[in-house]
Amino acid sequence: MNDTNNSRPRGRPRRFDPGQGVATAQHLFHARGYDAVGVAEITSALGINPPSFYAAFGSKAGLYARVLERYATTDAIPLEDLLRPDRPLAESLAAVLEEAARRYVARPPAAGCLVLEGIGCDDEEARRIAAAYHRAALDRIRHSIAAVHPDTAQRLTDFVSVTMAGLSAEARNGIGLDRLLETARVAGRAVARELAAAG
Amino acid sequence: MNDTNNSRPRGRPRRFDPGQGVATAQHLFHARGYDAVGVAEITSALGINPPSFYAAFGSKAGLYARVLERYATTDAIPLEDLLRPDRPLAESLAAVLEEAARRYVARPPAAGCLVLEGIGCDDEEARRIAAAYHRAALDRIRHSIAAVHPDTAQRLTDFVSVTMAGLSAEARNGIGLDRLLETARVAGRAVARELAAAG
DNA sequence: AATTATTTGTATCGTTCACTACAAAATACC
DNA sequence: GGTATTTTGTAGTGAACGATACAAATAATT
Repeated sequence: MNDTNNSRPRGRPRRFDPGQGVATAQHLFHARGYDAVGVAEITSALGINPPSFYAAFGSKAGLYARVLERYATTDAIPLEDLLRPDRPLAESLAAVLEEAARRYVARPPAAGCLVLEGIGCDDEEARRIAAAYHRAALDRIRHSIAAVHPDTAQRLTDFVSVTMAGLSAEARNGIGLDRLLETARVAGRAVARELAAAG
Repeated sequence: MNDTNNSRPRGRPRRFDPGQGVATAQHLFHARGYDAVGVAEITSALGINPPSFYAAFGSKAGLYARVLERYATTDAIPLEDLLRPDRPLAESLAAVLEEAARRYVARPPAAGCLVLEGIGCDDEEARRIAAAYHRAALDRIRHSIAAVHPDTAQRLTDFVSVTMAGLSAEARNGIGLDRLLETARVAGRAVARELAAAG
């Protein structure tokens, strides 16, 4: 086991907190996207020099992996809480869509979903990392639907996925919470109707 | 008036067709995005050197403007044809969404909507150009809805806009025509139901 | 033939990109 | 005190970016 050791390590002590660096980088990446934020801007924001950056995070994509890890546990949509098995499915999915609308504009200028926007960036490694989180989230949604309506799980998951991707894009286009929420509710009613029609 | 003159201009003749260059650049931009395609790659694809490129198009963004102009008349969704005033609105909007699904995967690897993807790129000038086409398209859709249901025009336009943005993103994620079409139809039914509910 | 106008190819420009070589600094261990 | 270990700051790497300076080339005009 890792000894939760209070004794300091051997060499020269760090002058910055990598965890805080991940948080700062999260805001930068979320506000402007992976490609648009350079290492120079990050090191400047953290008050460190490039060697400290690479010693701590390995690479820009390595930092991005830690940023997404943090994002998944702090700002991403809490699917486990919203998709309870005892809850009516239509209600759960509507809650997911509304929560997306809220979170995508909750912390301006960090609009949209960090994962969904990361999928489309121009760096291959960053795309792979983001795509893994995307796949996991869709699997989670599809699993919840399939438990009740296995035959329409794929179709409804695709619709929810498209809606969330669209909400993220529109949030980044500056659309406000009220209009995003209206759209999420239209989509939520659509899900309910499809579920009812599927019997 | 411009004389449609057959006589050649004064200086050294061009060795390439700018119109063909716009077409080639359209495929490159559509397949990989504005940011990911460099001027060097374009000039290489056209078999020309940078000075010829800049003499013909002014700048990378200038070429992009001509690309979008071409795209709007050749590959974009023909809103004027689909949103006929004599057609039932629900049918028109469903047709727009289905047509989006089809076109967004019609010419791989040029997936998604060139305009919608351009809006999110990292170049300010290119974003502005793409956003103008986006605004025009949404105005056109909103106008058609408002003619019949002025009070729900904004809400439905937002829903259609989110759906199209999501379809474009998912098309770029590799989702195939069948699943995009299913999603488009779910969204189309949602539009019909909202229109019916609005009386 | 001389002049004017335009495009061409060659060879860059300066900037920004992610990333690193290297030695001094700062700590714990012996 | 001396050594080992780690991080630091300085100063850069090579590559890619969008965009150009410049003169030779090629045409119409005079």
